[in-house]
Amino acid sequence: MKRDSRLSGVLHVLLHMAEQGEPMTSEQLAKAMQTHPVVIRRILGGLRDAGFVHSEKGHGGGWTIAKDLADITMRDVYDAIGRPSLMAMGNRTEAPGCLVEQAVNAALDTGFREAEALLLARFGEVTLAALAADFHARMAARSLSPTAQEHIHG
Amino acid sequence: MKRDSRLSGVLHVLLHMAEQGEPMTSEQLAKAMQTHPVVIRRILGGLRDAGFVHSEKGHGGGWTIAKDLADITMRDVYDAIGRPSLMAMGNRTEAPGCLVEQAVNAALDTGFREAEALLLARFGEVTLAALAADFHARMAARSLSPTAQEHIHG
DNA sequence: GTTTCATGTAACTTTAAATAGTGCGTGAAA
DNA sequence: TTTCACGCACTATTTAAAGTTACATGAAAC
Repeated sequence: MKRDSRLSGVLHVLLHMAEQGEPMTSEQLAKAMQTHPVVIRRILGGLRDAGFVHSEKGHGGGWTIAKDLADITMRDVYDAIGRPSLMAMGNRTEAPGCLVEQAVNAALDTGFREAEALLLARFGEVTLAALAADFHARMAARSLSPTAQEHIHG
Repeated sequence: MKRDSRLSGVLHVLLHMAEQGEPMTSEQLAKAMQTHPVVIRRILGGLRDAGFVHSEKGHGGGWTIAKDLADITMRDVYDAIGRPSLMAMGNRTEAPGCLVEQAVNAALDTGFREAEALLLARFGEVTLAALAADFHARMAARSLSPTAQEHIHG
């Protein structure tokens, strides 16, 4: 399957915005993420509607964080991008008439629901502030290391 | 993403084989699952290599279960088909140089690993015998119901 | 006010992975 | 020796994500 990387991508973008402090354009963010500006606008669209980011048109415009990083969890972000399916596997047929398949689906669904619930709970425990703190810790570790590199993207 | 239904499919096939008692050809199984015989051979190939089913060529040939249903778990079946990825979401980039992305990936991976572990543990708890029992319970329930239908596949 | 910059959005195209299908080879039973 | 059924390599189709193009809207600069 082709794995969905929108959540990973949007978290990445949000942290870069937070680091910057001032408005960043879709083009700047796209360059940082090695993707297309329209892709950025698309994935940030849901975040804007949810009130997590703000966008401004025209000169000096761009994207800014609209909330404190400590008040945004990965779960919030996941919800804002439309709750894409988390499980790579599904049932062959939904609502099958075959009783064998119903039994199989029931067993699989039970496991999938539990795993999803666990994952969402974990997402709810991690704020963007925590991610930013982790990033800063990595920065500090890298600058201390003898093989420290100057660039942030590579 | 296109969700993988091989596990669902192979479990379905195995239970039908178990119900039948005698060898079933790929064509019969394909008809029951509304798919192509080659697809059946493909998904059963791993199960044969793992020793869970046996295949016989020529007249009277076909597929049979090679172990007691109580000795095969959904986890076994999952392993036998090659442990396809369970999570629909992944990281934008593996081994990124960007420290922001490293922080994001680390947080996401932690959640994914926990969810996968839970799911696999649940799979390990469910035997094919349990699935067959569930199927028989559904059969009984249907035959008692006023809107009982004769067909098994629909 | 008009030019420039930047987002908003609706298409369309490309790409990756699952699934479906074809053809031919092999081996066993009738 | 014919028929049946699996084994396997290869190709085709399908689906959803990701990338791209095109154009409209609105705000700041001049």
